[in-house]
Amino acid sequence: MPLPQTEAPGRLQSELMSRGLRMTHQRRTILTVVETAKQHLDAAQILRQARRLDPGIDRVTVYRTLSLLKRHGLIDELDLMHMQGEKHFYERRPQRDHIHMACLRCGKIAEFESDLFDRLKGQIQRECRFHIVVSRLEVGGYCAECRASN
Amino acid sequence: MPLPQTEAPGRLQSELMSRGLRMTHQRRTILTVVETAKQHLDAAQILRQARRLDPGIDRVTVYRTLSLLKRHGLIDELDLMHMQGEKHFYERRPQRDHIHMACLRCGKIAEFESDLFDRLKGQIQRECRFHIVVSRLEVGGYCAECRASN
DNA sequence: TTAAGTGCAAATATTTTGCTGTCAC
DNA sequence: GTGACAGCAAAATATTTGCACTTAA
Repeated sequence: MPLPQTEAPGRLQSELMSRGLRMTHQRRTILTVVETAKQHLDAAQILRQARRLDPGIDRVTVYRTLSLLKRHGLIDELDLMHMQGEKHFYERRPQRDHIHMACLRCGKIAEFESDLFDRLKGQIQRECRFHIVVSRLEVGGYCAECRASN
Repeated sequence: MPLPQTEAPGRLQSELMSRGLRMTHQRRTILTVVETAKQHLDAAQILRQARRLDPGIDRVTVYRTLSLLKRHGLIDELDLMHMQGEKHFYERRPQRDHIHMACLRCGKIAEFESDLFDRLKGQIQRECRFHIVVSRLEVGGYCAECRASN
C-alpha cells in the first residue's frame, strides 16, 4: 500500500526520523505540505492543505508539529513584517539564509541571498562573540513594479 | 502647572504634533513611557507604566497609540525571535538601524550597529530595485557569557 | 463647535494546555 | 507492551472593533 506523501521524502522527514522521533501519518502529511509549498504558508493554510490529504487532522497537531520542526531547526518562522495581521509563516530552513522583502503596496514577498548578509553574520559572531543559531532579516518597502506604477 | 511628562519632549511628541495630530494627555503619557524606556517594552508593560502616570488610561488606547506611532514610522516593532511568546516589543526608531541579538539561554537582548548592515540595505535597494521603508534584523543564539559558562 | 480621540464591553485571532484514548516502534 | 503522540475541548494570550461620551484645537 503506497503512501503518496512519502514519494518526496525530502530532508525534513529523514531528518526527523534520524533524530529518533516517531513518524506518524499526521507528521508525514504536515511535512509534505511544508516541503512542497510554493509560497510561505501560515498555520491555518498548512492545516487546510494537510486536511486535503488527511481530513481528520487536527489544528493542534499542526501547531505541535510546527513547534517541533522549529525546535529542531528544520523550519524557520517568519513574520513578513506583520503585513497580514500577526500570523506567522513557515518555510523549510534553506541551505543558505536569505532576506525577505515584503512590498507594502502589493504584498508580494521576494527573497534575496547576499554575500554581504553572510559577512554581516560573520561580523556579529566575531565582534559580539555571539554564536548565531537562527537569523531573520525582513525588510518592508516598495518593489520595482509598485514604484513604477505610482 | 507643569506637566512632568513634558519635561523630556523628545522627538516623538514634536513629530506627532508637527503632523497635525492631536496631542492628548494619554498620548503624551504613552510617548513619555516609550521615550524613556530603558529596555524594550511590550504593550502590557507600556500600559502598566502609563497607568503609573495616568491611572485611567485604557489598554485599547495603548494599542491605538502604538499603531499610530508605527504607521508614522516613529517606533519600530520587534519580535525578539519570539522568545517570550508572541508579544511584540517597541522602541523609538533610532537614527541608524541596529541589529537585535537575543540570547536563547539568558534572554538578554543586545544591539549592534554595523556598516555592513548599512551596505547590505544599500545593496538590496540597488540590486533588487526595492525601496526600503523599514527593516528588521534579529538573530537568536548564545551570548559570550552563556557560551563561557557552559 | 466638531471631528478626532477615549473608555468600555465585547469580539476576534492565534496559539497553548489538560486529558483520554491511540498508535509507532 | 509502552511511551510518545493525536484529537477534542477548553483556556490563555494578544489584539481589534463598535459605539457612546469626551476633549483638543
